[in-house]
Amino acid sequence: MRRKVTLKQIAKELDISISTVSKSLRDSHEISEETRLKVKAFAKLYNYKPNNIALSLKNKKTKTIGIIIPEIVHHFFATVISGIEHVANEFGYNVIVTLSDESFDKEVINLEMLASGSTDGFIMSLSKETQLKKDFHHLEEVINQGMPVVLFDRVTNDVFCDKVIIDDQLAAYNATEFFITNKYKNIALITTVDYVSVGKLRTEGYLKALADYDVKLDENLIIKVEDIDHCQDQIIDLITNNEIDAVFAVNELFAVTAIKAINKIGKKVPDDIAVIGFTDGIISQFSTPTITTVSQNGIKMGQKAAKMLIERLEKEEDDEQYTTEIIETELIFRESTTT
Amino acid sequence: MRRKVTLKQIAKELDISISTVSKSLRDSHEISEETRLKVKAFAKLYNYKPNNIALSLKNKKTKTIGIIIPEIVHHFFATVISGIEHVANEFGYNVIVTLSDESFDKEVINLEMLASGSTDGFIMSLSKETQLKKDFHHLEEVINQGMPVVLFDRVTNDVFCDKVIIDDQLAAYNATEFFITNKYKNIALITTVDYVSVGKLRTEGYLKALADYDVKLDENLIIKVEDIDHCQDQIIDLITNNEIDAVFAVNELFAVTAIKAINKIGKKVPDDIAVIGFTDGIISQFSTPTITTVSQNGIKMGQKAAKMLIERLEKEEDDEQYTTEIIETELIFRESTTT
DNA sequence: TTACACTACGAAAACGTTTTCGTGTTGAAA
DNA sequence: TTTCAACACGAAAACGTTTTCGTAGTGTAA
Repeated sequence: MRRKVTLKQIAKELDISISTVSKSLRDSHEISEETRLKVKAFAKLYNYKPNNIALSLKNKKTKTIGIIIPEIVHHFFATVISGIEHVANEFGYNVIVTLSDESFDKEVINLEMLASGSTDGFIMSLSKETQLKKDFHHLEEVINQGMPVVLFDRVTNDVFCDKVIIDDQLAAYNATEFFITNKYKNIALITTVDYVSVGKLRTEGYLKALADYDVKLDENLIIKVEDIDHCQDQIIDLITNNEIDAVFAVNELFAVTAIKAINKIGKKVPDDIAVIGFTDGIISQFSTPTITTVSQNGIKMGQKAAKMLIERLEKEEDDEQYTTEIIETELIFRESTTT
Repeated sequence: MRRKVTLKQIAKELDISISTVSKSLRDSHEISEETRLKVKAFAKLYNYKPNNIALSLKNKKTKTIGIIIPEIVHHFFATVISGIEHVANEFGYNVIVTLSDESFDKEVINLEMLASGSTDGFIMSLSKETQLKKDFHHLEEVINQGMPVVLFDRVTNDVFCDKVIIDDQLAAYNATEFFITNKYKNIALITTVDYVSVGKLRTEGYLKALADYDVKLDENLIIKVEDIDHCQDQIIDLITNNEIDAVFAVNELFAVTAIKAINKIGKKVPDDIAVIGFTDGIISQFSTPTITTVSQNGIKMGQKAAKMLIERLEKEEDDEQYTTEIIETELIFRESTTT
């Protein structure tokens, strides 16, 4: 087993000082060509690579980005990570990924863990529990210590930092508007409980569209799902007990569940009931029928978040001007709607 | 902005030595209770946390696991990461995730990058290109340097290290056997090109089942997809030009594409043609009809891989006994087959 | 008084770098 | 011969820890 070689070992072997070795490898003009070449040849032979940890300690930079997200087995979050990783890689950064599992405590623990020197900054999406508690001391703490944070998707106005979001309200508005202008009048909404920030915003967009177009609001057509694993009964209820011709769901899962429920009661999508979902993920693309959806470009969100973070990291002066980037969404038309 | 506090600063502030501060915080009996309490109170007040980088340098352990996978926007890989992360977290480790994008070069670069001190070991699944080239020098190099590596799913016999796999051949055998024993005789196989190790093994399982049950092999019923993005035409060809009553696909995407193709030519799943896929992902669960599939428990694979790696990391003596763990699979019956 | 064992602390090395500064040697100019 | 610059290199500090070892000061037993 050939352990990693260090400057010290090279120095000893060649009977020169550590400084000379270091300078040679960094092509310092202080060193004679003869020595330089000798050192470089030796280093190459033994496959010398500087130790990242030592460099981090010296430079006070880890070239590492911490990602904290609620879960990873989720197409949207996976795409965001992918976007982050590629940009990070391009700029010579690595990413450490930790999961909060929607738990406030885990979010705090992971944040503090990584904040103790492991990363230069963070890209995060808040856990449900954090959004419910509205407790952001952990974030303020790290930001206060000078570590940049970029929030994406599930963000909060209570923390001052860079953010990357989509205009959830507008996107929902547009989807609802599409229904209304295409003569759908009984539009159901399947959304989440209000403390999930994006769910709330999408609900608002739906309501605003109804109001703007003078469509009467029927509270019975709105269901707020608490437990995603048991949304099925609620959705079947909604569809069987109401006269609806369109469904707007705030995520893919709700959309596909609605479609299956509609099929089950013998109606057809899109002929009897049209459906629009949210998040252009695997389900929307491969469901039968394929689902018209609001595309929420996770790759782009990740890329943007990474760029914002790295830019801040590499900038000398820390200005206090935080920006909120809005990634555009678009309606992707598929088989679950007709025009 | 309140920067992170160090031992040195605490020492200076309390006018004692760094050693005394360190020992106090670690409850050394060498230090008087008075001093100890004073230091601890001060440290708590200033929220002192030891710097991970400094610890890593000193201990020559980073408590970090490197993950290198072909892609992350893929349900299976996401579940594996999830499994790894949870076990890692439990044992106080963090995970750095890098993507090879199926490229040999990126795999090498990422591996070398992380091997320079950033991680204590690796959990990897080989890129397609690596499998095609059969060049594993980069792996041998890091293993030779004493860094443990655990390969999962896409592995190779040419590298000696711990591995976590499913019995791809057996799983495919069982799926094919199910078809045969249920009177399906014209069973198509949609698989990948042979250099993808798991694709090859699954093909072998299919062939073995046919042989064992004396079902005549029809080469026309086997297609090997090269480019996953353009498999559709190939699959439609297969289905229209052959009399088949069952399809075994080596992944979800092929399965759902087959189903859509079958629908397109006016046949029904499962009544006219039954379909079994591989990997129990989102598509299989939410497609219409839902897809009978070989479940490949990614969470469990990730957990097992992480446990194997950590066990090796925490063991003093490095024994050279490598093991290959086989995660059991099972057929999950859904709507795309009848019994 | 002397010897010795504790107690409570500090100095310094070590991990692997980079970088600043100092210095001995050489050669050329005065 | 003297002076000085240029060259080529080494010593040491610094990053933040932990840990080994050394040592003042105190108290106690002989």
